[in-house]
Amino acid sequence: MTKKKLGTWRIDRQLVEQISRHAAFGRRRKFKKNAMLYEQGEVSTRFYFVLKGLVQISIFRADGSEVVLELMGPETVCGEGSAFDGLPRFSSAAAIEDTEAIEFDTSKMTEIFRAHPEFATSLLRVTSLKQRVVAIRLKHLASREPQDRIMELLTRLEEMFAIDHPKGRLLVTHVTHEQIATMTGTSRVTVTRTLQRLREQNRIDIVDGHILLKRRPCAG
Amino acid sequence: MTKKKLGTWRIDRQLVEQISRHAAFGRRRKFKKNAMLYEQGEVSTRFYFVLKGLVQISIFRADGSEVVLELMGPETVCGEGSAFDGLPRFSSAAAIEDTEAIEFDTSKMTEIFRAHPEFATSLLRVTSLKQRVVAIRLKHLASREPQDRIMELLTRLEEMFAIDHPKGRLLVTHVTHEQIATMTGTSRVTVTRTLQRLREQNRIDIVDGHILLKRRPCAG
DNA sequence: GCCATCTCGTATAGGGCGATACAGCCCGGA
DNA sequence: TCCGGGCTGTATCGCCCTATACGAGATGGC
Repeated sequence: MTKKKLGTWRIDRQLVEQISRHAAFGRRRKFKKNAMLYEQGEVSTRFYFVLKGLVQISIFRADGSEVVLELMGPETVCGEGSAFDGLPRFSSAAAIEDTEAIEFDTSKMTEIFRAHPEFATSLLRVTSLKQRVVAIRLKHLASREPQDRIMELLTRLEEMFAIDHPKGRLLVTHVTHEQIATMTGTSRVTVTRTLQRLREQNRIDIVDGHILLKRRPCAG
Repeated sequence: MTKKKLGTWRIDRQLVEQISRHAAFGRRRKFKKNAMLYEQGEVSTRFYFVLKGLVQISIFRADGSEVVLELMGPETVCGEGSAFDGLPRFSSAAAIEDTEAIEFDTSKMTEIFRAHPEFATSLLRVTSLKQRVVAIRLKHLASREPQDRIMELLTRLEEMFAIDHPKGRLLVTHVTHEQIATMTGTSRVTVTRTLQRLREQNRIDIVDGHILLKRRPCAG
């Protein structure tokens, strides 16, 4: 089975089209694998609409440890936060595959909004969706229980990249326990143990090395 | 010393003025103490600019437990997330004091943006600032250590509501250990112990019942 | 002044997580 | 075919957090 790398994000088709329609206000750029789109700490008015590739958004802590916030795939927007509020970037964005994106600049945005107010509405929808996803993550990360944190990640991955399966939904992404650990702030051993426990609770299963989220009893 | 209740949020003066200038596009509303501005799950296109009072934003988990996201005081915006993306509210907002706010409706917003594109830019700045604050909270909540979680909250409160003091910065807000516990996802006992430990580490002090964040050695 | 309530400090017991270590497994390369 | 590296499953141990309980001090209403 393929081990395709996928993002942790997606926005709906209609919104993608609305943004694509205004692509002329930005310029197309290419980033080689491992190149940085932007780095934590710098001040910039630029943001990106990813067309192709994969971008890892992470925050580095004072002690050097890295928290991976998201993996942004095609048809997602990143960097708009610091581009609009004018403060230093709070996260870094690295292309972990060869990537193409449209680069927008907020400095002339107000004038563009005058002629294209629907573009402003679209961007507000994007930032609002991000707010929602992050808030929901907060809800789960507020719990110290590894099980909550891990299930949150799995559910998020399911919404993005799962296919139907007779017993539930199968994650087509391949994630190692190590990766789950760094994304949930727990240890690798705990991830292994927790997945084991979830299997005993009949909430997940492992099929062909991939995680299967079983249909919950309440949902049928 | 007064035990004034204050929010966990503030936006800069310039941005406040820009939003106030467009107050005519909304309508003034009053909420009694304990009234709800909006409730988790409902679909609505309304959002609020708080003028007076205090609003508690929280998410309720499936098991009924509550995660307090923020306390929004005067001159803050809330509810714009779900108002713009059109999906059900992911959080509830309750007035915990008698509150006055301007209620905006996003349904006619695009037309307003055409004549007032700077209003769109202002709103984008607000949502961007929120994204920043939440992302930074995520960075700390990703850690399971209570000390990280609690220091994050204190630092956030400091930025918002601290005054200078010969030994560092004094929080004028009064927060109980219980409140810190629910906002950081730990237990009340752990908060007490952790604050004790921070005092031993000479990072904080208690002055007159208020928390004093000591100047870090690296900063002078 | 008196009592109810809230908050803070502290103690105990129990459990689960982190660190560490090691064995089995799969897979790719020589 | 053999070897090496990455991933997963376990085991042990120590530590710290949670739940629970109780007392002291502050606060506020009557």
